[in-house]
Amino acid sequence: MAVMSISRQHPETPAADGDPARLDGEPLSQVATRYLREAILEGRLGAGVRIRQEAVARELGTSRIPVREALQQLENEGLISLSPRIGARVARLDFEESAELYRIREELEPLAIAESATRLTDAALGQLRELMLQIERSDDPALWLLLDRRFHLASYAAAPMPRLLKMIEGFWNSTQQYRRIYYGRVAREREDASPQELPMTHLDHRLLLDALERRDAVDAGCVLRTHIRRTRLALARNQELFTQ
Amino acid sequence: MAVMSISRQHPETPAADGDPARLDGEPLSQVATRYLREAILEGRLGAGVRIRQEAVARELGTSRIPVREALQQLENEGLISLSPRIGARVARLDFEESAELYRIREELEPLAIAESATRLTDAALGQLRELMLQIERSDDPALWLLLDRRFHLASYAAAPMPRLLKMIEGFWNSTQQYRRIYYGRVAREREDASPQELPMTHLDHRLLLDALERRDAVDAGCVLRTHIRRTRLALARNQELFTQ
DNA sequence: CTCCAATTTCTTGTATCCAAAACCGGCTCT
DNA sequence: AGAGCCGGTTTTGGATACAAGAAATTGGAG
Repeated sequence: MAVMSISRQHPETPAADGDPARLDGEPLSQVATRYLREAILEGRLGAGVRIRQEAVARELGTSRIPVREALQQLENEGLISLSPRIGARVARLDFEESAELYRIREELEPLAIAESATRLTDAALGQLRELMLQIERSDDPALWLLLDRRFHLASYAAAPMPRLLKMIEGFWNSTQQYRRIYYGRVAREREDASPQELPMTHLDHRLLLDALERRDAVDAGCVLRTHIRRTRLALARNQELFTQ
Repeated sequence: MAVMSISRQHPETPAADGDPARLDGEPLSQVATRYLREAILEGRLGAGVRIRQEAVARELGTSRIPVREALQQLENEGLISLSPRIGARVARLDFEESAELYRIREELEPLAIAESATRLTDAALGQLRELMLQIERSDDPALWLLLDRRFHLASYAAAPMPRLLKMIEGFWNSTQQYRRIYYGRVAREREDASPQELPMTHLDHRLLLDALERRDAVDAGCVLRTHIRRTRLALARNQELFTQ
């Protein structure tokens, strides 16, 4: 209790912390949201971990109010699960929920890429190609994860459907932790056991980029749908990822 | 300012208000969320209307804190738009945003009904048929709106995809105000001008129910996709709904 | 009369404080 | 010995208080 007094931090606290980038007059709740979201996406907060309001507030040097709003925001994004009077935990997807997300993505991402395909600038296509090559070269699973995400999201970015793009980003965020685990394992096994998983993905990327460079919306949609479905089925073959 | 002291309500306030159903230990923020959501869906709060935290708090006899959480929740649902330091307004969709929602629905609702079609019980089918007949008989646009919504959501309900169903309900909520305006006008014009709009919808419903009774997932999906697309195109022909 | 600006008012964002529910430990009773 | 109960502790939900930013209004100048 006496410790409480330590937490008394005044608003102007410019305290040397590199935590979040707090720009101009941005509400602290948004700072807290970004802070927690990044912690979850980077895996610093693993699935199921409890998040205490006061602990986060202390880390950020704020009161619990902005933290509470951040938690609610993240619950809406599907990154944490929040039970009244119990508390917040990093969301843990079971296999069915995960499969459902992939099934939804299978419908929405082809739409996004189809709408994007005809609108991508040559510059954007160049960046996509560059990203694809980097992905093929990368062998660090964390880097791979980051680049793959960037590649796909960039391929949708020209679609004039902001709400759709937000939803898709949310899906990627929700499943990020599992992709991390999965590709971490794939990378570990690559030398000996399953050498076809990643190359298959690389092939899909090439087909996708080819369709995009031809501005072929239909083809891009089909390739992407297959790509996502393949991933979903791979997930089904690795259900033990969820049983932990 | 002196008035402020009046608003001083203690937590136990059993004040006689029928506002929201506040059950057991439910957080007030959820009560506030339901309260505002209903107000918006029923049209008591029209598009663009500003929502003041303190006003809502006073109506509910709470502080602003639960109201703020409700506002954030409703923003995630797309029912209000919330700008930092400015305030909250009931969301106003322009034509493009609305078309985007319909385009997304065109992908997701066929999925939902396909997954639902093979799982609907005979009892559920009976209720659907009853709903359909009520819809055809109803001439009050408000009732029509309610029943149509119930019919479609009920047709998806058997799909084992809770997240998808929540998203779909959110889309219906987001566009509810515009449907209200649109069908209100259609009803007014029915006697003289455009007598084909509603019967077309009734026909779609019959085709849909037929497919469902045959448990034909593919057919149901196709019919539904066409139904939604038709609605989207009707929307495009009535863009002036948004220019107000 | 209109337009700009300074002040006033209002509203939001956040800190602090309080009550009550959930958790945790030991204790008792069977 | 194990299960249930009871008190202290922790943690959340909510209220109130206050500071800072936006909006509104009034006063003045052109």
